[in-house]
Amino acid sequence: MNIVFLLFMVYFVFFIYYLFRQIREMDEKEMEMERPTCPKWRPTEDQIRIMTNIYNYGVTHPSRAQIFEITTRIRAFGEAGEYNVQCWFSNHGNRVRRWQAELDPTGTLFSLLPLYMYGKTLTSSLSF
Amino acid sequence: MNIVFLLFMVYFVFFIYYLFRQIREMDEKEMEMERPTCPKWRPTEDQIRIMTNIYNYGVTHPSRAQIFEITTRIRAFGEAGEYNVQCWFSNHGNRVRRWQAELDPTGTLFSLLPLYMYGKTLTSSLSF
DNA sequence: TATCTATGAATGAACG
DNA sequence: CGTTCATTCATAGATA
Repeated sequence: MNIVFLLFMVYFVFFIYYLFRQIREMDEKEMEMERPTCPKWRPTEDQIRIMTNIYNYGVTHPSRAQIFEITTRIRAFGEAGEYNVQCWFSNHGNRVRRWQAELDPTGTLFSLLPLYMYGKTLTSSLSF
Repeated sequence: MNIVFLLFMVYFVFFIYYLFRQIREMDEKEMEMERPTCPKWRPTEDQIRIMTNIYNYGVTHPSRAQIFEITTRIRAFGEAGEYNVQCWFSNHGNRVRRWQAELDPTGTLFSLLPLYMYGKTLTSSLSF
């Protein structure tokens, strides 16, 4: 009886050890996914989705107060600064406009939606 | 009875361990599953030669019209988009600047030609 | 086959 | 606002 119990305890200990090890490895991997040293702001997918929605609803140049509100709201999904949001809208607007210009240099194509919504790859979109 | 229990525990432990491992492997596979593969532009040697020549002649930041012209010209050697050319010049400029900074961190060395032209390996070029 | 490297592409940030 | 710089991501080809 004692021997059996002892062996059981030994196996139990190894089992716990293995569980511990597996969990630690998983945690380490997740930690690496979070970009330990990140000099630049890296918006999460949720944050990008929210800001893109706002942009597509027509708010392409949010005011200072709007930027403040957006920033506080997307803080629910991760760190964010007002300057970051301002930069994002600036860049997004810039690049959306550029894509538009590249897709439709003459401005003669008619579309109910901005052309970039059909895809922003140049070569594949030139067949419009 | 005890022996039976012990063996059961042993198998149980291995069973749990394998379950754990399988779950981890599945997670890793899902992580790898990302995009439906988007082919990158691969400039030919002739295209690279032309663009490098243009860059070395001083046109490090071609304008939009220049990019358009370059693109149409190098299309003689293969497919190319304007955005591809812009990316190439951006990347090339970036990397040339980085080479220069690595070769001459203080910016005090004098040379009629960019130092990286003598070779971009650090050790072999520091013997000036 | 698995890791490394080169490089096309993307994008946050800053400048004028 | 458009342009430019810097860093980072992702992947094809090289290499062991």
